[in-house]
Amino acid sequence: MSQVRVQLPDGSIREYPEGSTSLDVARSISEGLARQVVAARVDGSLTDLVAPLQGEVAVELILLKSPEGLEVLRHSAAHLMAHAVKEIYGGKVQVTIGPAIDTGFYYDFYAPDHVFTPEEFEAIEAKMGQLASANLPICREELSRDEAIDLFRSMGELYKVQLIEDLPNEMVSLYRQGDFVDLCRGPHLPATGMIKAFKLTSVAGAYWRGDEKNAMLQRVYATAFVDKKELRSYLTRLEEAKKRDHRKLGRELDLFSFNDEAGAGLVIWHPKGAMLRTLLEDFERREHLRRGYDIVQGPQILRTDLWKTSGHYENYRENMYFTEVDEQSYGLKPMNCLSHMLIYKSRKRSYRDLPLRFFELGTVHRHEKSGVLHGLLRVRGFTQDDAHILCTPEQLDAEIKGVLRFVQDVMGIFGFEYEMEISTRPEKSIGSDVDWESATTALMNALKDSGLPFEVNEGDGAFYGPKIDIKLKDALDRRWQCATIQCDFTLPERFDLTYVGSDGEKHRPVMVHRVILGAIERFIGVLIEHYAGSFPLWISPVQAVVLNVTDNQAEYAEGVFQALRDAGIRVRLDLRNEKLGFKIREAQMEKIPYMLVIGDKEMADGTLAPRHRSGENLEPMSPEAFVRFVTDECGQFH
RNA sequence: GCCCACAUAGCUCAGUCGGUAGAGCGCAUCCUUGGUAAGGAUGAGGUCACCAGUUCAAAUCUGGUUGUGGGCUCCA
Repeated sequence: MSQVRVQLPDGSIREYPEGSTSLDVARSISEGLARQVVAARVDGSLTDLVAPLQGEVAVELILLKSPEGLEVLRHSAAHLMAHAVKEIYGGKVQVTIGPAIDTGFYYDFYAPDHVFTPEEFEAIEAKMGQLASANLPICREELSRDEAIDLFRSMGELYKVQLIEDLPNEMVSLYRQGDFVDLCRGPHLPATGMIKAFKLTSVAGAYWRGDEKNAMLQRVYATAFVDKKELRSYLTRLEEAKKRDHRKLGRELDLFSFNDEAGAGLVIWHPKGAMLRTLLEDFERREHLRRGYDIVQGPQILRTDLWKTSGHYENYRENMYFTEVDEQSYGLKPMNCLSHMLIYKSRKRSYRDLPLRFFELGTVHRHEKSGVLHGLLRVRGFTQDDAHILCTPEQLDAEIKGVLRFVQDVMGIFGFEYEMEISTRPEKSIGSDVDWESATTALMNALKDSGLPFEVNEGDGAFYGPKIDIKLKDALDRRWQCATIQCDFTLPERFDLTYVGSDGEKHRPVMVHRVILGAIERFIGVLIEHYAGSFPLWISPVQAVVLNVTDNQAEYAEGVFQALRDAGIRVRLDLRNEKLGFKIREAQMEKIPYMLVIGDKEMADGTLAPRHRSGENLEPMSPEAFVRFVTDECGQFH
């Protein structure tokens, strides 16, 4: 009788009778193990536990608790949700796709005659619960394409038919649980009973196949965990994260606001927010000057003809604001490059002048689609820490490495973790193969040199050149692009930028477009969430507040306040007729780093008693000593 | 731009069946001079986002506009 030879991850080899499954393998090791496995990786690919093994195979059991196990669980939970929805609404809805995602799963339904609302979540969850406790076996079936198409067509599931029609395979797999059957690659849990903790979270629109020309489907988001405890802890974490939301903190800390009458996506900076911005901008200017950049500045509007030269009018007009004065059309700048091109062209350049690094804290306006606006993270008017580097092709490599180091330095200062991606040549693009090749190589080399992991997005570059994007996460783990390094072959060409080489001939410079923080607005949004509003001392809009215990010390406290302010500390004075505890509470809620308490004792000693927002009390010290203390804590960034 | 939901006092939110509004916090005034996260009293705040419509009557129902939230598409 033939046998199946199974190699386990530890290298051991076991033999099983023909027709054995991964579940049998698990059982042969221990019953406890068998209860925890959800799928198996057979010769490298994920399969169901109950799939028969053949010949000689490597088997790795996937535990429910592993990341892949959770993915299988969520994928099966997506089927369970679709099953429940079909049970409740029947022919009114068609199923489409339902994958697992980082935070759970979703399922897209086509239901032109029904609108899903959060009110019916409970009913769907209840039905899911019923189907789960029925512990229906989840069975895989294989059908030929034609059979599968006939099957789904007979069920009225036309989206599934479309999916199959676009599959290259001869055979497709289906998963059946009770009366519900879904086209799916798998793998899935052996039975619905393993799905114990799930919750529907939201509904949203989503285009079929992610294309806005297609029908709008209804996407129901949900999440699932191995048990109720983990689900609860996830929901609690979510609540906690919402407290860090920069929109909430922005209001509570009185940093910025938006105003209906002013217009959507336009930030209004209040004193403390504007101070925070200013501190970041000062920091940026210092860091750029240190690295050999020149600070430049261009106008907010430039004649429309120039936007035609640059190609923006052709490719970016939809996003631009225009205005007409004296029969002359102007475009409000959506990018800063134009002035920088003009500065380059303002005189003849030699290879000895290069590289030129033009830096501008440039405020730009872009008419973003109304639906994408999001607090500070996606706005219509914002300031970029923008620079354009113009260099010879030979210098490109070193310049990109310099920028990447710059990014790493700055992210390190703020303690950000980040993800990096490189995007290569898209189908629709301009420029020669040689240019793309060398620029992509330069970016790739810089990334490799940095020693940090990165992902490659094939074909996702800009039409004018390849790029590196650096993404930061917000409180809810959504990723936002901040820094970006882009090579550009278009503009030097369009503006006919040249330099005289050592050979006396004209050459075309290479251009790198880059931002470090990205947009100050977005960066501050992420920064607020990163620090939960408790900014480090050097960028705290208010670093300290002087609090008197009674009116008795008012005059002395005012003197201390003046002395600190003269020394450059961002300090406030609170002489209100309130109890100390009350004033401390307010300062605490404002997340002011230091509260400087002044009572009779301090007045007598000529000191102040600092209390950190952490609750820690420092030894009383003189105002001069406190100034030194603050300067010291701010380190190089005061 | 598209889908769904939402918009009531400065903030967070109640407001039942259509009968022109409430709370807590904050704010103001007074009392209180109190040493590390809320002392007390009194009071003032609202064209219920805006514009139409239905109705004897609209915060409430309908339509539109603006804005917000969650997504999709796009992007710093």
